[in-house]
Formats: sequence, C-alpha cells, structure tokens
Amino acid sequence: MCPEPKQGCGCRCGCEVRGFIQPRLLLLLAKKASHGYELMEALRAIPGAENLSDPGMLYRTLRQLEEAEVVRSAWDTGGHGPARRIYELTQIGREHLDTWAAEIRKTRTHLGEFLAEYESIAEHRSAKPRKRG
Amino acid sequence: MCPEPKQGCGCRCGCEVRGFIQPRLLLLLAKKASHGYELMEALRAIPGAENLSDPGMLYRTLRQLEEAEVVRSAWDTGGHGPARRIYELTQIGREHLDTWAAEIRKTRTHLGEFLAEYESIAEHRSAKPRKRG
DNA sequence: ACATCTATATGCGCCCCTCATATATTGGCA
DNA sequence: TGCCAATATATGAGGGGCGCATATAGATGT
Repeated sequence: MCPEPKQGCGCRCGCEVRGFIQPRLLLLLAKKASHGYELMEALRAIPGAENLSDPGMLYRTLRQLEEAEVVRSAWDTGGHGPARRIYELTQIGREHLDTWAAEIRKTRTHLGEFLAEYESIAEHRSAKPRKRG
Repeated sequence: MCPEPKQGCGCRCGCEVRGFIQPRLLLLLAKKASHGYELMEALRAIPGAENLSDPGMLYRTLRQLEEAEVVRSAWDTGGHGPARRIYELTQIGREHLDTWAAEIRKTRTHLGEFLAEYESIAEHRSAKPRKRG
C-alpha cells in the first residue's frame, strides 16, 4: 500500500484485522490448553497469522486476556525445559470466541461486498482504455 | 470483545480492518471524483463502513493520500456552499486500489479459514455438554 | 565452559483511530 | 436584520495496537 515502502513510510502496508491475535488465541485454546511459546509456534504455522507470532504482543495479550478472565493459567514445572505457564479458556472465553466469530463473519461479508464492487469497476475499467493519471 | 464495554476499557471491541478507510476512499473515487464531505456521507451509507466516516480521520487520510500522490485535488468554488476540494484518483491510486483488492481477497480467505475451523469446534462443542468454566 | 534452544517478560516508539474543537460560507426562517 | 442549521474543511489531544529490540533464566548438547 505504501507508495515508497523502502523509504520507511511507517505504515503497515497490508489488510490486517485489528486485535486478530485475540480470536486466534481463543480458537487455539478452545482446541487445546497450551502455553505461550507453543501458541507462538502455532500462529507461525497458520497461513495469514505468521505476523501475529511476535512474543511481545503474544505474552502481553495473554496477560490481558487473563486479567479479563477470558483465560486462566497455571505454572507447569513438570516439563523438560523452563517452567511454562499453561493457559486454558474459561466459560467467558468460550463466549468471547463466539462473539468474535460473529463479528468476523460480518467483516468477511463486508470484505466480500467491497470486492464485488471493486470487480465490477475493474471489469468496466479493463473494457476500455484508461485515461492518463 | 471487551469484558466490560460499559466501563470504558478503551479497546475497539470489534473485528475491523486496519487502514480500511484507504481502500474505501479509493474505490469511491474510482467510481467518481468527489470531495471530503460527500465521501464522508457515502461512507456513512455503506453497511460496515459507517464508523469510517469520522471527518478527522477522513480529511487527514485524504491529505496523506495526496502527499503520496495516490489522489490529486483541486478547489471547486463554483458550488452553492463553501469551497470544496475535489479529489480524483491518479494512476498510482488505481494501482494501489488493485493492490488493496488483492490483499483484501487474501484476508477474506483467511477469515473464511478461521471461521471454518471455529465452526468445526463449535459443532463438536454443542454435540456434548460443556465442562464448567 | 559455552552456545543454543526453550520460555516468559518488559520497554520504546510509531501509527491508527476516536473524540473534541475551530473556522468559514451559504441558506432558511422569524 | 439576527440567528441557527447545514455544508465544508481542518487541527489537537489522547489511547491502544503493534513491531522491534532487549532482558532473564533454565535445560540441553558438545
């Protein structure tokens, strides 16, 4: 999106959903209780979620979610490496995930409507020569 | 998404695409050259884009887009009200819109994949009684 | 002894966005 | 004539999301 990405305009240059790390984490935790590092690697493996795997953002989000009682954590010292903080969803968390899913469904619809309108214009544009710009 | 939206947690509580006002404006301008106030009302009329119609964000974005040579403007003093700044897309702007559309298509796909996975879990969840949370 | 991997955590700074505010022109109405 | 509303553009303050760098520390391998 940046006119000159290499000149460091600072913008994000992409179409990303704000706060999307939250539903990603909730969905992962809905499948299986897990700890931060594992969630980080899971995000890294999901197409379209790679950039959500930043540890800074990740651990801060997990803390926020716990503060909001969306997740619950407990230390696990039984593993092989350093101690891990195991997170699991609460009932509130499951409800949050449902809410997120509804919002995401709406957003997806709106993106579809945008694309439909774009395509009708692009089609029209390719049908005749462009004016200079 | 906020645990306590009424207590003013400050978060956005929704699934919104970052910087989405940009492609919205580009698409509107691709259809017809226009000025800020008209674009604002157009956004207000689009389902899912109502919250993009803030004048502060709008005029600042238009200035940024002009700075980046994505749009071009000229004063129109012939109308009935105060002078209007008429914006139109440049060639760079049309290319930006194409790039945005490609990104949006990707994001839409990723949202779809998220929802598919969510639904398989929600289905599984509703098939048997939930554990306490 | 030392590097590497695993694992969690904090600090800095930019940018997007919301909300409030300022200003000028035009038109309607009493 | 005086006043308010609508039209139209623009700036300022403040907060949160996010990217990037950095710190810490236990466990493992050589």
